[in-house]
Amino acid sequence: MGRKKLEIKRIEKNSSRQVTFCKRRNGLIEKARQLSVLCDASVGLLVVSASDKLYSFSSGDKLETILARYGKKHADDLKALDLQSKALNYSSHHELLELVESKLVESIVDVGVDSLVELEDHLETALSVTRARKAELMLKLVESLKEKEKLLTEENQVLASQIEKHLVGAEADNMEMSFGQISDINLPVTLPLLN
Amino acid sequence: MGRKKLEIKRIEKNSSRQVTFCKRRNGLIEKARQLSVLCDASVGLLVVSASDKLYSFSSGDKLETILARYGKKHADDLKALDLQSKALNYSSHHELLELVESKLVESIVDVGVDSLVELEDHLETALSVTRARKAELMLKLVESLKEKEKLLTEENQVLASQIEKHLVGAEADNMEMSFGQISDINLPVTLPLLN
DNA sequence: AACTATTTATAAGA
DNA sequence: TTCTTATAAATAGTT
Repeated sequence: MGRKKLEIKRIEKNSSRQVTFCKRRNGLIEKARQLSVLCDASVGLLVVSASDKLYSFSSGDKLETILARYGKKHADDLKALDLQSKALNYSSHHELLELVESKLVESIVDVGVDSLVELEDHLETALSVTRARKAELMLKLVESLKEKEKLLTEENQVLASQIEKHLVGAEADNMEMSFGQISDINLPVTLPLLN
Repeated sequence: MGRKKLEIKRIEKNSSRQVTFCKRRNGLIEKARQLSVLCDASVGLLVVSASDKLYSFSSGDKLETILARYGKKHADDLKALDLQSKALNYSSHHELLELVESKLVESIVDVGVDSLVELEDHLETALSVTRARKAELMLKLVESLKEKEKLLTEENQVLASQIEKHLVGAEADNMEMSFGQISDINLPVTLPLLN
């Protein structure tokens, strides 16, 4: 909108950037207000200019209420999931991280103690979930790795034992072994593995 | 903008309200993004739908800038961690998590905005580091797993080929194979593996 | 999800 | 800044 199409990248000219900031900030706040009214939504908006001036919009106390409820609900969900449970999945993890980010933004607007206590809960949950998730992934991968190792090692032992039986049978029949591969057959049961 | 001018008041029709919410929410988030990019501003936006779904935008990288302006003592700690550095190791990760935890406790005592901004940055760093660390661990484990698989599979093939050579040699000498293990020798080169 | 007639936002200029 | 105005963008209603 405007006389020319404007590329979305930092406006270099200082005065233009300032004018555009003023116009678009007002526009953004107005749009936020409209959205909250038209669609009965809670909207919180924070804008900090390059010169550190703060502008904000909030659709009233509803935001706090709904976010608190939203946060509580998800915190409970997470507890229900139980960190020790195998049901912990990425999407819940991801949702929590987004929630925590949201709570951080909210906390700048509303610096009440209650809000901070709640925030702390979320952060602690986020950290626990993250750690648990990491540990879980590591365990699963290690388990899978060990399982595959075990199977392959078993297979190797079966193959090695077949070769041994074959050789013993041949020797019992007094066979001459002139293939020249005997030494090759004397492989260690398992090759050295990387760790 | 649209076929008709829309009064700014709650849209009564349920479906229309939902559609408008979706459209305008996307528009608002895009506008927020544009403002942050065009004018080098920090923008945080939170939208909660009437049905309690949360949507948000945050111009992440700008928080660092604000932090620097606020001249925080922990800014140096964070810079030292340096997310973009390849030197990211577990101990720094662990230290960061502890730092975040200590900041959490501190935040209850000291409820200033500065402290929260700092906390936000710490947490974001922690989350990024955690994600990066998780990805890193997964990659390493998968690589190690694949390497081990490869070695064991190669070993199996060597063993299987030894058996084959052995059998061919015996048949060439017109040997009677009465060990009763021949069928056992006809193992697949690789056993089925778990995934 | 697309489309498109309109309204709205806004870039540049004064 | 603020106003104006040409033009770009968003979107309301429709399909």
